[in-house]
Amino acid sequence: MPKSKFESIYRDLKLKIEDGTYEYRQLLPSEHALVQSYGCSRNTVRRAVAGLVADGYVQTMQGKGVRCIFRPVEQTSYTIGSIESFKESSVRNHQKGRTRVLQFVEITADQKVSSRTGFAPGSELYYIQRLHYLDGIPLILNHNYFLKNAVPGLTPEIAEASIYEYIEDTLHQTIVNSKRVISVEKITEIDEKYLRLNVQDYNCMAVISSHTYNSDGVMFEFTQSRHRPDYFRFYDNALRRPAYGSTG
Amino acid sequence: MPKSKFESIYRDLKLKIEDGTYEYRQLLPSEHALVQSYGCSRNTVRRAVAGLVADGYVQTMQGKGVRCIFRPVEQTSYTIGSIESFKESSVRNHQKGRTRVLQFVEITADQKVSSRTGFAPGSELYYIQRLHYLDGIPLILNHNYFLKNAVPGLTPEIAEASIYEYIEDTLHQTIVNSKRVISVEKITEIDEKYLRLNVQDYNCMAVISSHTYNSDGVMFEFTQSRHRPDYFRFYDNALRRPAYGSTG
DNA sequence: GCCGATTTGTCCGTATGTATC
DNA sequence: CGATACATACGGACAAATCGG
Repeated sequence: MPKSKFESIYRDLKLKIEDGTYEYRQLLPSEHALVQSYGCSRNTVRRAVAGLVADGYVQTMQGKGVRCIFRPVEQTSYTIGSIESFKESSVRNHQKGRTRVLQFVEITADQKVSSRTGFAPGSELYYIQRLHYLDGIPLILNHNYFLKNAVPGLTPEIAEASIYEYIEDTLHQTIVNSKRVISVEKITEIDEKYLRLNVQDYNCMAVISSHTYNSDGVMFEFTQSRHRPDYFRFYDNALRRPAYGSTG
Repeated sequence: MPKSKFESIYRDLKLKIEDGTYEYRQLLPSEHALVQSYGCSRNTVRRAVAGLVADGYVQTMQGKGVRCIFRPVEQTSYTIGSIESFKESSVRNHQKGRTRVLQFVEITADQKVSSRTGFAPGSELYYIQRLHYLDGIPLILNHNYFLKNAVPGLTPEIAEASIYEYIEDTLHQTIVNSKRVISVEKITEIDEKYLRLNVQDYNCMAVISSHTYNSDGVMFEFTQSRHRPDYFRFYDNALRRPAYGSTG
């Protein structure tokens, strides 16, 4: 239920690309044609298309048109090893994972925690350790730090279900953005213990560290997400000249 | 030299955020005020701001304003270990790296290469192996595959300088976007040989695999970029509700 | 090479909706 | 409630790139 017109057009076009209505390397209808068929203004069509560009679904070419560059997963899996397809298929089949809460404590940020998380010293925090399973296999070990007064009333039960659902549906807080850093780190004893990796196999983990902000502009979460390297995969689409500004 | 108005406004605002004119958590002037000071329309200001949102520099809040959430590197380096700062500083000080070409051959894609790169079997390709140094330390080992007829006249000399400069400045080809996958892979003999890593230290590499498209909609490059894990860092900003479309 | 038709890119002004204060 | 601020949408104008005749 998209409230905005441009978003419903965006979704409609996205579906048509995914189901093959527009094939790889084929041109989409011109903006003018889309304006006609959707009964909206040109700006609205252009916003929808800009979203597809950001997703790496299409590319726009001045004077030519909009070309589809989306390839279905089967055709895009060249780089994927034998194990990855297992996880991919699990996700596709909606085999949602289980979450096990290993630790749930309330702490006050000391200097060490502060410098690790970016929260000011003295901040009241929840510190949560969670293990995420997919199809019974422990894949991700999360270390969460939540600002207590931004996420009041957190419990281990909520942590086992979904903290984000709680924040958005119960607290009606809006999560805005998340600055992430991906790195590779040496495996720790905790990793070994819970992920049951043999050291001789992999001696490191894929780590995503993220700082997340809510709509009050408050950095309310720091999370370090440690992934089993053999199951880890992070997708990204980089634009040389981003659609709306941002010429990085 | 931005040709477009929104881009010059975007850059100006970005600089003001980076130099501290607008501080962390401070509100930027309202759109109306920016319209006045830049002498442009509201749409133009909004495009500039949308770029900053995508960069994770600001967040917009309906009814409230636009808040700066940018923190200078010194304050954002919590997650950064002792070694990383070394590389960061090297990059900041423009200590550009050297590139050594290990291999430069012309090949025809067989079934194996095809399934690895995504190029059609029979494609004429350049295969290039390059080692990138920073401050004398070999950090990245690249395996490049370029479509020969999209990047004609490539030489080892160009590969040692900059292939992208050649493509853009000499061939006048426009690079549009790049679909990337980040993963962690076991270290290979080649990695060990050139990056001089001790196996007992790290037995894996951070790998960025990318498919790059030009403005003809042709996937003209596949690159596997293998990074020394202890120096690898990948930054990203994820939006919960992307600025212009893209509700992924 | 030129010209005109088509297509995307930039920019403007305006109107209305919605959230905040 | 009104004032302010951002969000969505429309319509129009002109520029720039492409392509065909």
